[in-house]
Amino acid sequence: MNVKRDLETQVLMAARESNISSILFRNAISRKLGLVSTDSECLSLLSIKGVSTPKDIARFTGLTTGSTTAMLDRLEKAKFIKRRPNPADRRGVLVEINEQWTKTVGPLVEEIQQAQAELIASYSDNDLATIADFLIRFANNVKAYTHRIEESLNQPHRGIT
Amino acid sequence: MNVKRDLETQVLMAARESNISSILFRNAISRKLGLVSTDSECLSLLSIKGVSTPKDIARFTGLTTGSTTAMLDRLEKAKFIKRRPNPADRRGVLVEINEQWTKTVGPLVEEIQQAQAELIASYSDNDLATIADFLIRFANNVKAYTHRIEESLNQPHRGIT
DNA sequence: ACTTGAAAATCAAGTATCTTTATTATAAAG
DNA sequence: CTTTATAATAAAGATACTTGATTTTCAAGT
Repeated sequence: MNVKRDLETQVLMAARESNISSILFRNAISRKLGLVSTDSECLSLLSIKGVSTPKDIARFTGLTTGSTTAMLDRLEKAKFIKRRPNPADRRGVLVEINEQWTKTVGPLVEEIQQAQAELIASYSDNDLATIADFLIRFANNVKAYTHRIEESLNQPHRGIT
Repeated sequence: MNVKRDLETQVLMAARESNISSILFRNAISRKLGLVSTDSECLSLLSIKGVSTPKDIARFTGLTTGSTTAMLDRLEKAKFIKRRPNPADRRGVLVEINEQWTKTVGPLVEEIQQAQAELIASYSDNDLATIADFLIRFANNVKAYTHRIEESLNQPHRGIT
């Protein structure tokens, strides 16, 4: 029973470590490219989703819509993203990654992507299924509780400044 | 062979999803407490390491030492951290979490921590060992490549502004 | 001991980012 | 066809960040 609890603690710690190391990696890339952290969060989102809207980007980065506009102006000027009208809603725009971003960030991430692919390939099918299952459940928990916190955001705490 | 590649892709995607959902969670907490994202990165680090130095905090958050000083001033004024002299080096200070932070953030995270603990407890010992192993290796890869990028930070790209 | 060069934290000035509030245009509902 | 809500933007003000200089201390070398 103690062995079991040790294992549980190890998984918790490992999940934290993994999370922290991802933050450090993102920060390193950001400094390298002269981006602020919200910039790279935005670009991460777009890299995965392909296309998004300023509204969703604002939610993801935690920015107000005002600063999201400013951020998208920056990134568009740097040719990292493109804005185009949303055919389904003339109020809105769609934001997508521009080729320039791939060319810029590619050399910085291709090695680690290769390394992670090799790491994953070294596991058995059974193990991979277990790992994927765990990660998805873990993420789903996080999403559920994020939603709760956002819902309770109407009587906000005061800022610290 | 195709099944295997599907599984590999699933793990990659799941890892990304997990990472993204953690960012969203952190941003939600930050907005709730009126913190900027570097503040909560700093507090995360301190929650895990217990005690740290402004130098290490600067590296972790990607801030300059100058803005780290300002950030620590903010957090100290809010009673979320404490500074105390470093007995081993009179130039430096040690930074640690203050009780006030635990009391403030505790209610916001205890439910999800409970949920994650239950999720983890639902796996067999074998599975837990596999998951921990994977997460640690994954994180170690990220750390290694973060280090490389930081090393190459001497001929930096130009900022985008 | 005494210099020298480096390291840790801080400070002050300037710049950039973020929030707030208001505005424009469009959508959806009554 | 008014009313209310939503999406994005703009401008002004507040906040956070960077840069460069300063202070104190450390670690070697002489």
